[in-house]
Amino acid sequence: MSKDGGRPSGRTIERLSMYRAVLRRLQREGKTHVFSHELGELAGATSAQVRRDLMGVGGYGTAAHGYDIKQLLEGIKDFMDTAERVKVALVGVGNLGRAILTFFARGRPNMEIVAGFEKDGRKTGREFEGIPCYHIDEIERVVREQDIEVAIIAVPAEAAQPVADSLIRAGIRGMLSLAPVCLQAPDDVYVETTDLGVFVDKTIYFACHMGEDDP
Amino acid sequence: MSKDGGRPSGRTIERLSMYRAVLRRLQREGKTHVFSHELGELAGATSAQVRRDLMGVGGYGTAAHGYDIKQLLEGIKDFMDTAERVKVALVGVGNLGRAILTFFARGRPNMEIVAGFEKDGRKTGREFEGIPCYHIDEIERVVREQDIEVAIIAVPAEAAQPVADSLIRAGIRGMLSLAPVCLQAPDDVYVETTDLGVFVDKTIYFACHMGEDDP
DNA sequence: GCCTGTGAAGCTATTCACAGCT
DNA sequence: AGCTGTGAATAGCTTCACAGGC
Repeated sequence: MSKDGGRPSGRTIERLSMYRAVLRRLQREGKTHVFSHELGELAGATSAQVRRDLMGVGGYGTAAHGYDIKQLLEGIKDFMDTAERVKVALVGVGNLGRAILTFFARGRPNMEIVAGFEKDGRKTGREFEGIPCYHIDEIERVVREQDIEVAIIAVPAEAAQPVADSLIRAGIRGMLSLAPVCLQAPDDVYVETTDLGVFVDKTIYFACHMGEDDP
Repeated sequence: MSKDGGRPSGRTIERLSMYRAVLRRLQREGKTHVFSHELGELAGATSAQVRRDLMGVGGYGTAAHGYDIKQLLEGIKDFMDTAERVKVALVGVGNLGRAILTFFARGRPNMEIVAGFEKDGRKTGREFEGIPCYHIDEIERVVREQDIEVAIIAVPAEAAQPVADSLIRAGIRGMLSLAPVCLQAPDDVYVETTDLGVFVDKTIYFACHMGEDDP
C-alpha cells in the first residue's frame, strides 16, 4: 500500500472538517453507515472526491454498507486532531466574539476556548459563556501561562495587527483572523484569514452574474 | 484585441475583493499609485498573481508608477459590481447577525442591507443599526416587495434549510450561509457556505502540524 | 448490481520568465 | 534598473473509469 502520500492540502482539511460535521449529525440521527455519494451530497462534494479524501485517512469502507460512521469519525480524528485538546483564545468579545463563544460553547472534542480578551474595561473581569475575560494587555502573560496555541481574532480591522503582534510575542502557533486585513506574521506561525466582506462580495458577484454567456 | 477570456473563477473574485479593500485603505492614507508586489504583500498574494488578476479587469498599469489606485478601483468596480446597489437581507439578528450589521452598517458601495428577519418576537418590529427587523414568516412578502436579491443567513444550523426554502420561494438569487450545513437549492440560486467551525479546524490543524516532515 | 479504492487523464490555478517600455 | 503584461511551463486538484469484492 505504499506511502501515505504527503501532507494533505488545505482544501482536503476543510472537506474533512465538513464530513465530520455531517457524520456527527447522521450519528445523532441513529445512522451507522453511509455511502460516499450520500456523504458527498450532504457535504457538497462529489462521491469521487469523498472517496479520495477518505482514502487519505485510511478509509475503511465496504461495497456492501459503505463507510462505518463511528470508525470513520475515529479515523478522521486520528488523522486531524492532536493528542490533547487544543487551547484556544478569543480576542475581541463584541457581538462577533460572543457569537463565536456561543457557537463553540458546547465544546468540540478537539478544542476548547479557555480565555477571552477585551479592550473594553466593562467586559474585563467578567465571564462570558463561562469563559473568563481578561484585558487585552494581558494577552502575553495569559497565553504563555496557559499554553494557549491558537487564537481567534475578532476585533476591528485597525486593532488586528497589534493584537497579532502580542500573540506572536506570546508564542502562539496559529491565528484565525476575522478582520478584513491580511496579518503579517513570521513563517512559523500559521495565519488564516476569513473576511466576511469578501464572501459577501463573492456571493453578490455570482448571484448577479449567473447565466451570463460570453457573446 | 481578442476576447477577454471566459468567466473569472471564485478565487479570482475573492482576491479582487481583497485588493479592493487594500486599495481603499491605501487611498485613505493618501497614496495614489501602487506596484503589484506591494499590493500582493498587503493582500497575501504574489506579484505575478496580482498582475494576472488585474489583467482581467483591463488593468492599466505603467512600469514607472505601477497602478493608478483610483483607476484600478474604478476598473474593479466595473468588472465586479452591478449597475445598481444590490439589496441584501439578513436572516437571524442574534449576536452574529448584529455583528454583521455593524460590519456593513457604514455601507458598502455595491450593497445595502435593507431588512433583517428574526424568529424572536422581542426583536421584530424594532430597528437594528437603522435596519427594520421583520418576523421570519414575512420573508417571502418582504423579499418580493423590496426586490431583495441576496441574503445572508445567520441562524442556528437547524433553522437554516427552512429559511433557505422561504428565500428560494421568494425568488432570491444568492445566499451566503454562515450556518454549518450545506444548503440544498436549485441550480439557478447561488449558494456560498462559510462555516466558522471549518476554519477553526483548519487553523488548528495547520498550526499544530507545521514543520512535520514525512519520515 | 452497486459499491469502494485508485491509477491515469483532464482541468484549473499559479508561477516562471522574458519581451517591451519608461 | 525595475516594472507591467503575457505566453509557456509547472504544480495542484478533481473527475473519469475500471478492477476487485460482496
